Amino acid sequence: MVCKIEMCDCNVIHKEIVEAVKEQIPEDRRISVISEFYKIFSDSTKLKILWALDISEMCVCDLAVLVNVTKSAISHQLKILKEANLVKFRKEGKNVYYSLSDNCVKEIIEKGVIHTINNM
Amino acid sequence: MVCKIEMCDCNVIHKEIVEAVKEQIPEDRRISVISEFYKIFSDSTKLKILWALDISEMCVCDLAVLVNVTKSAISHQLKILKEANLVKFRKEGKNVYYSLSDNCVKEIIEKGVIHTINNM
DNA sequence: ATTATAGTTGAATGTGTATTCAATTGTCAA
DNA sequence: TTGACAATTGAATACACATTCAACTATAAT
Repeated sequence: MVCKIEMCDCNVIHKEIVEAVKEQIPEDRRISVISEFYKIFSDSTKLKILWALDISEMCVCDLAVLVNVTKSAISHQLKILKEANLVKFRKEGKNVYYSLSDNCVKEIIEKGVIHTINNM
Repeated sequence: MVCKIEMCDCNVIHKEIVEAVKEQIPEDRRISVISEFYKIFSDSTKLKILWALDISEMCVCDLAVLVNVTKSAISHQLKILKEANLVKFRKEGKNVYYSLSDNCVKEIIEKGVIHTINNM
């Protein structure tokens, strides 16, 4: 029997299994949210920034030197980390000091444990 | 004092902190390996494949219908998952049935726990 | 006020990669 | 042996995104 679903170039070999899996698998929206979350940690620069902040609060300039990219690059990445609520910051004079937003982030960095995955 | 490190457009604000972090932060190689690992889960298609296999063994055609992409696309992604040792397969006639390689992968998919991160 | 520096932002660029298409292999059935 | 179909593979394409550059804001010091 030929596949009924568009965009597909094949037959359904095991209709029952596909249907069963379709019912149990998380909805697309949730899978998207989770993959987006993993995406943040899939970039060396972001991961290095997070790991650095796990050790110490740092300003943009410090991070730029540490990671060896421009301040601009760091700033762009910090923006993404901010939007994901992974880092927080405080301003002091001309400097902006960044740090991890909470201990959940520490757990992810140090142990690879994403507790919040059940709420995504 | 101007930054001594190439590629950097800024001064070192807190030399002591940068030096201390540099000592404690994992080496670049390890950060690369970890980010590469996260990268696999940062793609909706791969994540959906893994989640499907967490529910049931499936062949390429089944997965193509489920995810709604070509068999070719699934096959390409399965190759990456194979190389990462996340899935295994068995051949039966014309079909190739894929499944998760072990329970560690189940833990990652279901609970977001990457036990192996300490060995990376 | 003026200068210097920290940080942010938007545009442009280059790279990486997911997907599709077309061609190929391998297996089964007629 | 021929036809049908599952799966793989490589090339081409399109898109996403990390980085840089340049321009700008803001703060501090002289």
